[in-house]
Amino acid sequence: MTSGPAPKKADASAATVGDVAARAGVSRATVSYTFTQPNRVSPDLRRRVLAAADELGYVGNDAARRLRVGHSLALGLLVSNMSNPVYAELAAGAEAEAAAHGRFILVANSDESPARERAYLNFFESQQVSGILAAPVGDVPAELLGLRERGTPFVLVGVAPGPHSYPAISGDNERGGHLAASHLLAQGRRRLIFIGGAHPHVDLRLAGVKRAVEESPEPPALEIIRTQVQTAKVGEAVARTLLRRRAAGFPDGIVAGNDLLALGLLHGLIVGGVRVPEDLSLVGYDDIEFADFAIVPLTTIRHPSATLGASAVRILLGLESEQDVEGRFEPELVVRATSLPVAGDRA
Amino acid sequence: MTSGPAPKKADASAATVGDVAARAGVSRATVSYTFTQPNRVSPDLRRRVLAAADELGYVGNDAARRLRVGHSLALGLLVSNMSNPVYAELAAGAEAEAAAHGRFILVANSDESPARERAYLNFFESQQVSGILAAPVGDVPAELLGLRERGTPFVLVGVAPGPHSYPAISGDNERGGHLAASHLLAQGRRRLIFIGGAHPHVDLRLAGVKRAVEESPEPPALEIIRTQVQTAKVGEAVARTLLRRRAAGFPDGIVAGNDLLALGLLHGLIVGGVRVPEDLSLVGYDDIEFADFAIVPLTTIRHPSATLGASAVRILLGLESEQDVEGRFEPELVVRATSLPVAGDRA
DNA sequence: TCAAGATCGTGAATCGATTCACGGGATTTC
DNA sequence: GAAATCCCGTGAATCGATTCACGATCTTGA
Repeated sequence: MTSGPAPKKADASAATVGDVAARAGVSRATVSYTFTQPNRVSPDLRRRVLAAADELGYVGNDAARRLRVGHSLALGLLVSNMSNPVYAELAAGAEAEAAAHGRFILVANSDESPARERAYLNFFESQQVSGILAAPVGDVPAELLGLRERGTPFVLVGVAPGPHSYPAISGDNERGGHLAASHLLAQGRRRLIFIGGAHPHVDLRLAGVKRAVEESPEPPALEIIRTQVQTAKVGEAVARTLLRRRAAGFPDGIVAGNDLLALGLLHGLIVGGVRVPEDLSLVGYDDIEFADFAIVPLTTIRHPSATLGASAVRILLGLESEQDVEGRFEPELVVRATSLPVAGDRA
Repeated sequence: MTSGPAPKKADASAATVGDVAARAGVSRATVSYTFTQPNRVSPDLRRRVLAAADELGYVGNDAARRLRVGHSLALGLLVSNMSNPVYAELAAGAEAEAAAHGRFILVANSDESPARERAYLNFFESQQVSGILAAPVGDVPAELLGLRERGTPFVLVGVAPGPHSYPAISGDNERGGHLAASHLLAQGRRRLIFIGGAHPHVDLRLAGVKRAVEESPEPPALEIIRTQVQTAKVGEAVARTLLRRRAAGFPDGIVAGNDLLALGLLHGLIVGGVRVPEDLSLVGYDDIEFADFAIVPLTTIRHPSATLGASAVRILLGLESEQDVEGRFEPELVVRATSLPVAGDRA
């Protein structure tokens, strides 16, 4: 389609079907059919039309198309924070899959603000996206349900199928949490802390941690520290808090709600003189690229974000069902240097 | 689609200006004016219209609006790789500024592929974006120039104003490169390597490095290693290459084209037994968030990506000119642990 | 009190692509 | 050879918001 002749435009405004029709000597309807139902027009005319379109650099006006057919070729992706590599990866996966089907992704960055989340959902509606991938901060926004009633489907990503009955795909966060805590317990760690924010999927990770603790023959201590958001900055702040109360008892194992938090935590602890993993084992979540480059390479739970994004797109496009993609996102423990058995304490 | 001709419920499909007009007891024109030129309608009617719109959950059809006015409220952002925190930050900055003016950002991820770059520019055209922020991989694509001829302005971001005469904003990459190399030279490093990809802004960083070397009273050795892309993975590969030829001479100072590359490099070198910064000083570029959390915290050049994105948006919206934002993006040396003076070699 | 001007609501035209309904012409069937 | 069928191009209606041009009502000042 990208042939050599540079399209030169006579006038400054974009070419329309009318222009192409005039140049090819056919009606506007024929031009439209050439693009939407190529078999409807004879090979001869098809060639003429395509040639004319190419010469004029015809691009088509999606607004006009949408006005008529009622929906756009774009899919909306709503994430809380693009600076989190997890979402960047999710977006990349979705985007590649969409591109493979001639679709595009509109990315909206809510910055963890429900108000902006709503604003963006309205934007998606005004854009008539044909579907939405959403990783909402908290509850499913009412706007999303409204959109569905009006015919725009959505898939929740990274939010486990819970009490709600919305289409959703996600890694098994509960199982991942269980994996993380079991790993620490198997090393002989007995004073655990879970640190994380109030996100639906983080709650599941915590649930998994709790289950591992409860299943343990001699249940260890488990403390829970809640954070509003899960960024490296917050991780460092938590580390300082922890250091301040060091005398009063210190954990020997930490599960962090995500890798960003873990990275900040790790940095703060090491600056404060804590030896990792000797004094304390740390497990993150997500396995972002930078986990491997950390000051002490981070043990974490791998989470296939890109696959998640791609699968969500396939579901929205009707290529696969929720059942088809099940079991594609199993969490996996990646052991690196922040976790090591406690010396002399092994079973 | 296959449903019968039964009349749809009022709220089953999206409300239109007509619906709002009927409910408020005014004409469609009045409804439109209430939103586009609020002063044109009397306070009384304005209230009635807004109330009716609210009750119906009126969102407006941007396709219809665009078809009429000829351009969208969205701005297009073209980046090469959203997984690079620099671009994520750029996008976040642009996005926040756009949101402050009721605008939206369409993000396109070219994945360093010129073909996808072109496809996305066509998409932007079909979306009638009112402006484009572009960080092209190589040369300015012809499509971008075509778009400008047809009335869609663009601003290049992160690409320094060079021989071309396109509107562009960027940090002073040449100066940043100079800063990085000067820092190494001031420490007594004499065998430098610059590692980086064939991007316009990276070339400028290299030019700065070269200038620092030439200005040195006793010019040190400078080797240049070219990479296709600048990712952590590539950095690790380069580290392995370097280690293999260790006997034949090893650098004592490295300037990396960006932080991702530096991080991979750092990891690869340390795994290979190189002591950083004792054996070798390393300076990255960009100051991404993770530079501070690296296995050895990374010395780097700070680059205000978010500010860059925000400023580009302001220019596209006509709020500021290229001159106004000048000098807002000065590069800055951030010294961390990967660079330290050579012991016993200081001046 | 009346002319001149300002204010503000409305009908109708418009943007560009899609698609329905129609029909001329070629082909097939009995 | 006439009728039934198919192929394929076209005119015209349509989607929903915007905006021009008009006119009705109200204000103001001499």
